[in-house]
Formats: sequence, C-alpha cells, structure tokens
Amino acid sequence: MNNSVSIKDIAKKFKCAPSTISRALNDHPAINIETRKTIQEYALKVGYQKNTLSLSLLNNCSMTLGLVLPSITHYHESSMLEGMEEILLKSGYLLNICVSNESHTIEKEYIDRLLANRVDGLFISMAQESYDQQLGEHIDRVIQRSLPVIFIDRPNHGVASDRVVTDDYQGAFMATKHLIDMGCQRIAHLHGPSGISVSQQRFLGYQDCLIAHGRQVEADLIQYVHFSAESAIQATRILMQSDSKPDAIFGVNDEVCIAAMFVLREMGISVPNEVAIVGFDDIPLASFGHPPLSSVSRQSRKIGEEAAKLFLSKKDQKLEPVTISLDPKLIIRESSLRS
Amino acid sequence: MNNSVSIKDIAKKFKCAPSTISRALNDHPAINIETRKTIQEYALKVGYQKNTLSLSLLNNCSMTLGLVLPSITHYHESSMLEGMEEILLKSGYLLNICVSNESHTIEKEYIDRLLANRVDGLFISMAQESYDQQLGEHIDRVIQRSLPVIFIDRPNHGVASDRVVTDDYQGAFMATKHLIDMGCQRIAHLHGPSGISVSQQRFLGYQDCLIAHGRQVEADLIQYVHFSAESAIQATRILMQSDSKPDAIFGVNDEVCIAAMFVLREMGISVPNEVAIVGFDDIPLASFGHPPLSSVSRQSRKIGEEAAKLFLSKKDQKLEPVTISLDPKLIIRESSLRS
DNA sequence: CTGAAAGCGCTAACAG
DNA sequence: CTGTTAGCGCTTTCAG
Repeated sequence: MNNSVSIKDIAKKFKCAPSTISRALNDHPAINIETRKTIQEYALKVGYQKNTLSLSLLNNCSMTLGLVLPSITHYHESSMLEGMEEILLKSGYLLNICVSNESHTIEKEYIDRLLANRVDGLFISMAQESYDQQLGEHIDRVIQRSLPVIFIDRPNHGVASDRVVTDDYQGAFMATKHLIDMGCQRIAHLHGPSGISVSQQRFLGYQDCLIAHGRQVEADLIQYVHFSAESAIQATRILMQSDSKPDAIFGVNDEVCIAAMFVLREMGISVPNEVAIVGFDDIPLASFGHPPLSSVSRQSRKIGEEAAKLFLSKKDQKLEPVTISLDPKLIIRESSLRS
Repeated sequence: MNNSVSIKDIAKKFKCAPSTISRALNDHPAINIETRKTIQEYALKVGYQKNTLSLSLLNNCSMTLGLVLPSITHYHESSMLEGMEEILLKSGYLLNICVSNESHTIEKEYIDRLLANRVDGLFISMAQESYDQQLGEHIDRVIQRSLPVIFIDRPNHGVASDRVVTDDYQGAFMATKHLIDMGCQRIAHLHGPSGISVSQQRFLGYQDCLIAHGRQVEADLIQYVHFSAESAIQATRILMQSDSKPDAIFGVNDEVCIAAMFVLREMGISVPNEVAIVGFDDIPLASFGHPPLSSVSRQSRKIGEEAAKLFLSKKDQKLEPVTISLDPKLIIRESSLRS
C-alpha cells in the first residue's frame, strides 16, 4: 500500500550513506552546500516524505495529540475544536479526535488507542457515564504516565488537574439575575442531564441567584432535558401546563430554548412579555430566533485556544495544575427584554 | 515525558528474552500457558501499553486516517464526522482531523503532516482556494503514493476518484420543483460561494428545474452568500427591495434561510404565504424555526458512515474509483406549504 | 517451549 | 565533509 521512498533509497541513488542524505535533507551545515541542494531537489522530485513515525520512536515524541469529546455536533464543541486547531497548526501538532458518545467503554477504548499511539498530550471532556459512575482510573492511568492531560468543560472528579472551563456557575447566575432584573417572578429552569458538571454548575448558579434574591427554588419550575431541542418540547409543555406557570425560563443551552420558544408560540404565549427566556452557549443562530434569543456566551472558540496554549506552555516544564476559567458573557437580546 | 514501560523492561523482570514477552502478550500458543498468564498480569499491573508506533514502522500501516475539512462548525460536517467515527471505532482506526479553513496553504501543510505520519488513508473535502485555483497537485501526490483518498462532498476537479456525496443537483431540483408545485412564480436563490461544488450543483439543480418548467433564470433573483446566517441578511434585503420581488427563496443551506426568515419577519412579509422558503441540510433546528423550515436532508451522518465503509472495503483490494451518491430527501415543513 | 538476531526509517555520536 | 554504528519498541523468522 505504501510506495514511499526512504532515505536509504536516495542513498543508493547517490551512492552515499543514509546519514549523509539525512543531514542534507535537514540542511546540516556540515554537508557540502552543492550536494545538499542536489539531494534536496532529488528528494522533492521523487516525492520523498520524511517518516515521522520513526522519529517519534526515536525521540519519544509523536507531535500528535488526542481530543476526546462526548459529542461534536454542538456548536460549542466544534467551535472549540477550531480554536484548538488554529493554535496547534502553528506548532506542528496533529490532532486525533475521538467521540465517546458519552459512553465510558468507548472513552476507555479510545484512550487506550491514543496511548498506544503515544500522543504527547490528551484533551478530554469526560463522558457522562464515566462521570456518573465516578470512573476515573482510565484517566488516572494516563496522568500517572505523566502525560499532560487537560480537562475541558468537565472536571475530573475534583482531582487537581489542568482545566479550561467557562465559569458556568457565574454565567447561570448572571442569566438568572438578568431575569430577576427584568421583573420575572417565577423563573423556571430547563436542567441539563444530571451528573454532568455543566448541568450542575448552571443549576447551582440559577439556584444561588434565586436564593440570594430571597426567592424559593421550586421543584415545579425545574424540568430535566438533554442537550437537544427535541428534549425540551415535552418539558416546556409540562412547565406551561402546570398550575403555577413560570414567567421566565432559563435553559441549559440555546437549543432547548429555541425549542421552548417554539412550544410557547404554539401555545400562543408571548416571548418575552409572558415568558422571558435566556439560553446558554450563544450559538450563531441565537440571534436569528423569533425573537432573538438572549444567551450566555461561553467563548467556545477561546476555550479551545486556551486549552491548546496551556498544553504548549506545559509540555516543557512541569508546573502546578492550573485552571483557566473564562468569563461568560451575557448577551441580551429580545427574548428577555421587558420594557 | 514518557514513563512508559517497554517489552524489554518486562523481559528484564522475568529474566527472559523480549520475544518471549511479545509472544506472551499476544497470546501466542507456543508459550507456556502459565507463563503467559503471569506475564499478562504483570504487564497489566505495571500499565504496559503496546507502542503502536513501532508496529506502524514495522508493518507499514499506522491504523490512522486523516480527515481534512474546510470547517467543522456546521452541522453537516460534524455530523458526518460522527458517522465516520462510529464505523472506524469498530475497526480500530484513529482519526486525525484537520481544518483547512478553506485555505490552500493550510490544506497542503496538513496533508504533508498526515503523509509524514503515514496515515493509511485520507478523507478530504477540498478547500475553496484549492478548488478555485485548480490546485490539485498536493492531492495528486497523495494518490500517486497509492494511498486511498476519498473525496467528500467536493470532488477533485473531475479526476476519477473515490467519492461520497449527496446528489446536490437532484436535491436542489426537488426543492425548486416543490416551490413550483406550491404555485410560486418568482423563485429566488441564495447562491453559495462560487467555485464550490456544493454551491454550483445546487444552483444548477435550481436552474435546470426552472428551465424544465418553462421559467426564466433571472439574475435579479440570485444573490450570493456565504454559508453563514449573517451573510444572508443583506442578500435577502436586496432581494426583497428590488422591483421584482420573489415569492419564494431557495437557499444554499438552512442557516441562510433562517436568517432570511428573520429578515422577512422584520419586513412584515409572511412566510410561506408571501414568500415560501426551502433550505438545505436539514439541521436539527430547522424544525424549530418560525415557521418550521422545509429543507433538503443530505443525510450527513450517513455520508460519514459510507465514506468510512468505502475506505474499509478499498484498503485491501484496489478497485476502480467509486462514487457513492446518496439520495437527498425533501422534508416539507410549514415554510413552504401553501394552501 | 524459548532465545538470538534482523529490521521497519531515521538521527546522532563517534570516527575517519 | 562523509561514513559507520547503534538504537528507538516491537515482531518474526530461524535456531536451539
């Protein structure tokens, strides 16, 4: 399957030692400048491509990184990936992407493969299953190898480790505060899947803000959803059909809020006047909702950039674990603007 | 950086040859079953992890693939990626992802890196720049190495090669036909970036359908956009402020249509009665638009699955180049339903 | 049943 | 300025 030409092949052609070719190709000053040129040209002509695998073996460094994510179809994740790519492109790294689909088994399998391929570092947003069942030994194993591991969004069960996150708690607090400021009295929450840090933090921010303003956290006002729009349909209906209807909804992400607005429209309930809405993530389509959706931006792309930079700064010198926490930004649009 | 234990280390511990350890770890029947067990247990205990790089070097096969995409933040791309992952997970492959950001230079750089890392195959959706400037030698070089290359969505300048695509032409034709059937007289098109196959095919389907129904293709009814929602704002305004307003819009993707509906709402123009709309891609949020957006589904996830399967079927036996063309599906929702 | 040796592609130390 | 040699981690003949 592989027709590739090696340094030895070139050496034969020039009737010299492989090391000479190696040096010439690497522009080693000890080699006659003329010879260097000739060899380089020939290499180019025959399409010589350095085999990095051999170097990885030699130098114990593969210039390859692993990224393990529960999914990739949400804007936040793919945008983060683009941020990482941008930084890593310049540093010569290649990124192995692995989608765990929230499964612990798959996550473990992928991590094994990444280790076998000797990635130089690992970025991971843990699968819900791993998180739920407190299964962390597969990752501890990686850390014990003193391989840099950087957690994204979801932490590693409180174990001190490098992390890049948005302050979800603060973002949720800000969103809830904003709804209170708008005069909303009964603020509901579309709660993300339990066990996931992102869901928990957003709920806590919501809860603490209510409490800080002398409000109750009412069980009726909380409905559990997944991160998909579909999952919010039923939840929103239940919310609005209850005896104690909310006059605001803070959703765990934008998708569920867009679905909620859809249901409200169907029910003839006006947004923001009867029900004000704030989402999370600030996906590009948020501003084109009906009405435009207020949302907490978590700077997805920047998370990726920061994670990549953190790795680059860590790879040489071992330092204490660092948590980079980005500030969320509340983007106020019509869906929560009451006059 | 790498504390990893090698087969040699284990051999020392057991005072035997590395080859014995290798065999034991691979469950070679020639090794005493007892010894095998003991060695395997020890390996597990000390966290031995096979170094796949050495095998790649040995077997000329890295179990690693490359995926080069112009971007990853659109649902179509990330969903396709998930489809690929699902298939490749079972076959033991790891996927290197590279986002070219439509730049030829970056694309080339990434392909070089992938080749240097000896990927066993390459999936690519060409950057617009490469496409525009007919720059294909970087990819021809890959093909000449007889490395399997599978084109996704965007073909390789008509050169026969393995491809997985949705039939964009047919999808556009169906969408346009549907608008005609709904009684629309002046069907506008939000045309994607020129030079990109996807844009061209969708335009051609639109054009040919109009012609097939005795309509004219009017320049006034065509506005160029990018694949982002923002880009459609201005385009839609121009369309609706012209002397010859359209009564339907077929957009190159769902994002631009959602933005178009937003502008129409602002202008007080009703959808679908004054202007009917059909998009492309059927993103998850399409059904939650106001009104729900009709769209042509291109089976994004399936494209990824088919591409992965195609690679797996090709890797052993060399066969003639194959084009897998998936049928698009028109999903009719309110945005185009006239009574 | 187990060991020794060669080799995948490359570089770097050491000689010439 | 260039060649020789060893070795990264592993498997696989070929011998014992």
